[in-house]
Amino acid sequence: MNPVPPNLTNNAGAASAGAAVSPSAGAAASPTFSPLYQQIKALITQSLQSGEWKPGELIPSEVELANRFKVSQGTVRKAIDELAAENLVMRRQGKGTFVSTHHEARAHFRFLRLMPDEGVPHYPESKFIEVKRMRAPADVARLLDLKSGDAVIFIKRVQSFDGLPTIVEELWLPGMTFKGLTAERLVEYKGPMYGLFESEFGTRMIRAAEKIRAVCADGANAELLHLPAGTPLLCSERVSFTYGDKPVELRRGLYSTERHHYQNDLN
Amino acid sequence: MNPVPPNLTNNAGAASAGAAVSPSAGAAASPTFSPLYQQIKALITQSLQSGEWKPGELIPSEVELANRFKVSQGTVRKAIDELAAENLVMRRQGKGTFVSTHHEARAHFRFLRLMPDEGVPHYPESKFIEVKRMRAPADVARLLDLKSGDAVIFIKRVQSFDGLPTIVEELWLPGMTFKGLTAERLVEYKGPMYGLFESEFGTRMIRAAEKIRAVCADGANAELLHLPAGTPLLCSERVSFTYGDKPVELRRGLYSTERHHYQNDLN
DNA sequence: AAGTGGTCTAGACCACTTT
DNA sequence: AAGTGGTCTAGACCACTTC
Repeated sequence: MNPVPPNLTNNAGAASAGAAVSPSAGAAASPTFSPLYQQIKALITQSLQSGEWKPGELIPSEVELANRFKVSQGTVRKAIDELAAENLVMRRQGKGTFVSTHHEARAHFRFLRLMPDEGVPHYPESKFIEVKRMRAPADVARLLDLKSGDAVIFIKRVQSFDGLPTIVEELWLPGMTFKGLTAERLVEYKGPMYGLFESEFGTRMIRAAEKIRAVCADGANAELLHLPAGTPLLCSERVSFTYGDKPVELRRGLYSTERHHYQNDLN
Repeated sequence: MNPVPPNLTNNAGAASAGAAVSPSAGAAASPTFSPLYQQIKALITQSLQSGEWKPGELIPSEVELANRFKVSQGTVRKAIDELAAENLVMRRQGKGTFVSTHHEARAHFRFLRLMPDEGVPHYPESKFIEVKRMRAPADVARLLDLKSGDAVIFIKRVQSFDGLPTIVEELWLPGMTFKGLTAERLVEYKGPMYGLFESEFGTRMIRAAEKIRAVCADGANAELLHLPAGTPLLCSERVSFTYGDKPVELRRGLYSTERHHYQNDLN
């Protein structure tokens, strides 16, 4: 009955033979067929990725999006439901739907799983040991989907809880994505690095894959952590991804588990 | 218009002043108010917990459940959607909705996060070192929500991948819940222990909380893992829960990360 | 052909927030 | 009072599976 959606294909109720496929003359390859709400979800994700709606901001209401895309509110709702489940947006009754941001206490412990054995969790302080530009070694390039020798930014820092050094980690970031990132900017910035990345470089981390091993502290790292050489440490290698499953950070960390533990919930 | 649901309260559309609260004479305390689909979800969960529908079995169709509870199919659907998201049931288009089970390759790696550095993951072989009844030490009792001195079953085993011993772990199980569990039964059973628990004892693990540290292997454990004493190991403490967030297993494991790593995805 | 879950719509009322 | 997300209903058609 309604004017057919612009570039979308409906796969249910009212419409059926009406819109469907129709590989219009010379058009691009067929959209591989997917539910309407997935197509809507993809469109919304594009707007998030492009920065049309920035972290912390309000996105258009369900009714407005439904009108814009010429679908029912229920279809928009299902798309947003999934985005909320993936932590890309946050719904607040009566107010609207907001783009998620790392500038929130709530988000801080989504990627930091090291918890104090006693007391309430809080965010550590950073001390930067080294910040420099370099060419990506082969292993780093592979994990960041770069070519060996591409420019990367290297960061080494120590993080402390209550003044006790607990984490020493090294980071590699694609030079292209984080052009202009300086040691000064890192030092003066308060709060999680992901907040800085999202605000200053328009790159939001949405997912990470972590591999954990046990190692013994070598002399240099033991000194940084104020521990005897040989102390057992958690060794984490983490690759973080932004929209489109694009890897944009490699982080290798050593965690002291003298007063902390790595917490994980299996659901 | 319809006969008001039996013990449920509707919080939307058609009904409103009709059914609502009405603290009928002398009835139990008010149900604290929650959405209809959450009430349906709770009822379905009860049936799962009580064993009315057993793991692997088909549950009634959405239409049948809607008729039974006198609600719309959409409301049942939303309840089941959440149960599926929590891995309590599995939906299969055209066939129906099934109770989840640990007797599936798919479920095996939900709780076992130790992955080979190279090659495809597969399930380890178990060698049981010790199985006995004992009284719960204070720390075990606390984690399992028992009283100190309550009967527990203690299990110690070594797990090997490709013949290489990789995991040594100790388990404590509430004696009441696992009455009749014997070493013989454990040894002859092939497949994940959680499959045995679910089939023979009607206790299904649905969630677990894990804490991980790094330690150095002591003499005894090093020998069991065929490693030199002092080798760094991952040390995991895991409490598993069944329906109603009731803790029913404590597991303390040491993982060799010579050829494996603990894998975790942060979403 | 019948039954199941999956998608989509249209419309209603509710709880919450802001104006 | 108006707007937003949250809940609920009723009905339609689709894709898949089984009979």
